[in-house]
Amino acid sequence: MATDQPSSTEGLRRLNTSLVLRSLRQQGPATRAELAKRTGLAKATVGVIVGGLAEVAAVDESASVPGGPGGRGRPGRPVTLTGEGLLGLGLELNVDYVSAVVLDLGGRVRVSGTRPVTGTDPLPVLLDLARSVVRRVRDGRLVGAMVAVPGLVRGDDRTVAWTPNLAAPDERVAVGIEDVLEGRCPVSVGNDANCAAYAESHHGAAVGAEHALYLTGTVGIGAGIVTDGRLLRGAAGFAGEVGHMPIGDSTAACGCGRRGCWEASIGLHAMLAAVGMPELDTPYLSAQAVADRAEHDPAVRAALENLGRDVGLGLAILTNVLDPSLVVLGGYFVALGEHVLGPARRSLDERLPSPAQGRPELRLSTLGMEAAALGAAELALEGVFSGDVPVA
Amino acid sequence: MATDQPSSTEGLRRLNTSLVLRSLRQQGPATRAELAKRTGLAKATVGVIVGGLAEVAAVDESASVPGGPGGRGRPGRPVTLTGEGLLGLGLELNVDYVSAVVLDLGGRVRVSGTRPVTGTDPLPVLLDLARSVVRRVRDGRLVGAMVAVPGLVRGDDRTVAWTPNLAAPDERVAVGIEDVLEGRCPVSVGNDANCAAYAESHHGAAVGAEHALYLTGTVGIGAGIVTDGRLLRGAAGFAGEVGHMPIGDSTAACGCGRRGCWEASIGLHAMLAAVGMPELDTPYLSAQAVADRAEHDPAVRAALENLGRDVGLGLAILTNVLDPSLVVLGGYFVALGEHVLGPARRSLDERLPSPAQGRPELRLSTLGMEAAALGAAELALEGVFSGDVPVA
DNA sequence: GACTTAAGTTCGAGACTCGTACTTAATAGG
DNA sequence: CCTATTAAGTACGAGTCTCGAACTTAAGTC
Repeated sequence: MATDQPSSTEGLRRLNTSLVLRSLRQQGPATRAELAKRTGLAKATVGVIVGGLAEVAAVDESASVPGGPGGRGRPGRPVTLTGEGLLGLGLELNVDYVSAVVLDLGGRVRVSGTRPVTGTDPLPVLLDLARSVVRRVRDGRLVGAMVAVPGLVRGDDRTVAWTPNLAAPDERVAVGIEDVLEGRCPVSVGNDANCAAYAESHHGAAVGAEHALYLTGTVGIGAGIVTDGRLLRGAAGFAGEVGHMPIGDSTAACGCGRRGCWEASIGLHAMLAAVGMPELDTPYLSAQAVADRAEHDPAVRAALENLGRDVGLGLAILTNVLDPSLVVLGGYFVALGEHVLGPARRSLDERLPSPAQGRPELRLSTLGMEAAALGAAELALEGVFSGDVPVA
Repeated sequence: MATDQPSSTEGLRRLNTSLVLRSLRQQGPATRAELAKRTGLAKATVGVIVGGLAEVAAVDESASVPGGPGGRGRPGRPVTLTGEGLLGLGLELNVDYVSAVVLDLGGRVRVSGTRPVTGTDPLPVLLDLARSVVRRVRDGRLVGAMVAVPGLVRGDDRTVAWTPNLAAPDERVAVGIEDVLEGRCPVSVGNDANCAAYAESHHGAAVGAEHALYLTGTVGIGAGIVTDGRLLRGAAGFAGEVGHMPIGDSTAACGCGRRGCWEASIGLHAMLAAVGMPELDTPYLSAQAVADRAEHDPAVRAALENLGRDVGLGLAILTNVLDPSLVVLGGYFVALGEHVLGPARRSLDERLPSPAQGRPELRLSTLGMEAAALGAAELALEGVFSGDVPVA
């Protein structure tokens, strides 16, 4: 909960309600008595809180289950977090596609959709998609909306400071979505890598990791950093912009005009140049073709080995700084799979700061195109789980 | 406040009390009416809270000041955070010295002391210093104690996982201090760079910066990272171990057995080797001699220029990842001053990720040897300001 | 000296949590 | 089949907290 504002007894209730909600999400359904034990709250309090949650259709009460654990005594009625009544809208604005996801508090995707964008300005397409998606959610209250954008977003969670490949400056995106939603809920804007990282830590390969690092690779390289279960934002909201760190081949020319950027070693274009293959429609398709070729072509395998080493080198630096327990690779790296994971693990092992520190686990992303939109939706719901947004 | 435990109405009071305390610390003394406006609490509530704080000698009420701002009306009696009744003990265990600082809630150092250690095991010296320091604080309640250690400390804030130059494994340090304090308050252990970073952000060059990076240089290189006003710890508590990141001269041999570690480019020994000067009693003295020589010797200046560039290169990487608004250089860098700051600023400028991001400000540490102990003391008091520790 | 203004306090209403006592719904055993 | 036992859930009263309104207090102003 925001700690820099006054709390009344209602704030107290919000805080304890969020405690119950988090317990239901992280540890699964439970009876009131179990919830009381898990949260430390009194049985009576839990009863009242669950009652309130049931009223807004956030939880569901199944029938009692006789013959449960223990057997004797009155059986409890398990409370499940269905979250049907509380919804978060997540959107992604990208160069070649837009996505939308409506997520309920229980973590189920209620509606989702993706549309390709070719040539034209993607923002109108996103607005149209948002309109149609919102229309399809009749029941339930929208508690928040968030738009993931490939670029730098200021600390106000609203103003876009810089998008290399997208004309969506300032508050245009936020205002556009606010317009579509007609004030039904607050709208914020976030970096796409951050959103995807949040998605991984709640629905993907990093579930349960409080300290995770997400690295995405397309033409550019971006990272999303989760520490203590929260996104690391930085002073201006620009943390995780790792693409132009001087890592890897110090002579490689980068699109930014400098040399030695990590992106110039492990970005999509660098990878394709190294294996001598053309760029296809999407980064993933391009990488898949490379992976196919690698099966028979030792030269391609050697090039990917080099790539993986440079990935590992950068991850070693990030690991030294951030000490994550888990690193998730997304973007085109997913298609290359073990071709890049193996060498990355090895070069990472060589560069751990001390014998005491174990290597963070390396995994591939399991979420597809809609990762960023999914994470944005989860972030839109975050206020409920943190106790900042009243549930009723 | 810890958000994963139940809150009763007393917890609510703790939370609002901490809100008042933080307002007094950050925005200075104020009347009850002003405090009510600043915190958003009701006048009546502030009155009760201030009363409680006065009872434990945390705040002081000056006489009313007639003719204040506005002039008309009953003048308010300003409440000042003196914090005399609530104390934090900070200790530093190092290879060649130990320090102790007793800090009150108002941020004043009440007692402090440093003792050199030569050859022998420093832990007994620290315990003895702690004993004598604690004896000198008769009035006031010790709310916490923290020991800064040059090494890796686990996430439990207690177990030392690895100290390269110090035989103080496991829980020996914590148990020793607990013994001295006879259970008067909880004891925790922390990394020295983290503690120093916290000291800078509360008493030194980084006051007011919510996102700051502290880089210390002696024989080893370590960083302390403050994001959102909190220390970044990482999964195992090892975040900020930046000394062995592959940065700078990739051929330089490091004490760890590898090549290319940042430490091998900008650690004390690398610096001394580059200028061809001997190591003196302390890192600071060694560096001061180098700085003196640089005044007349262009070759030394050129070597320091190189050093500064490598410092900036690493800071660029850290800036890309963390986006701090401020970087503080500590350790031996302080003695070199502008010799290293200038080139560091320039190489940092060349490596910012995007035109939108400004360069973080670079400053020298203003705290001396006792930085780590001071930060440890501040951390020992943190629970009061966060509302986790009851004030009464 | 009466009036105005603003700080600080008092007091009752309302919200919340908690422990205890009570009710309810199951199993175990005779 | 009936009673005892066990545990879940609820009702209720006590205690704590915040809040707004009314009140008191201490200054300046006319």
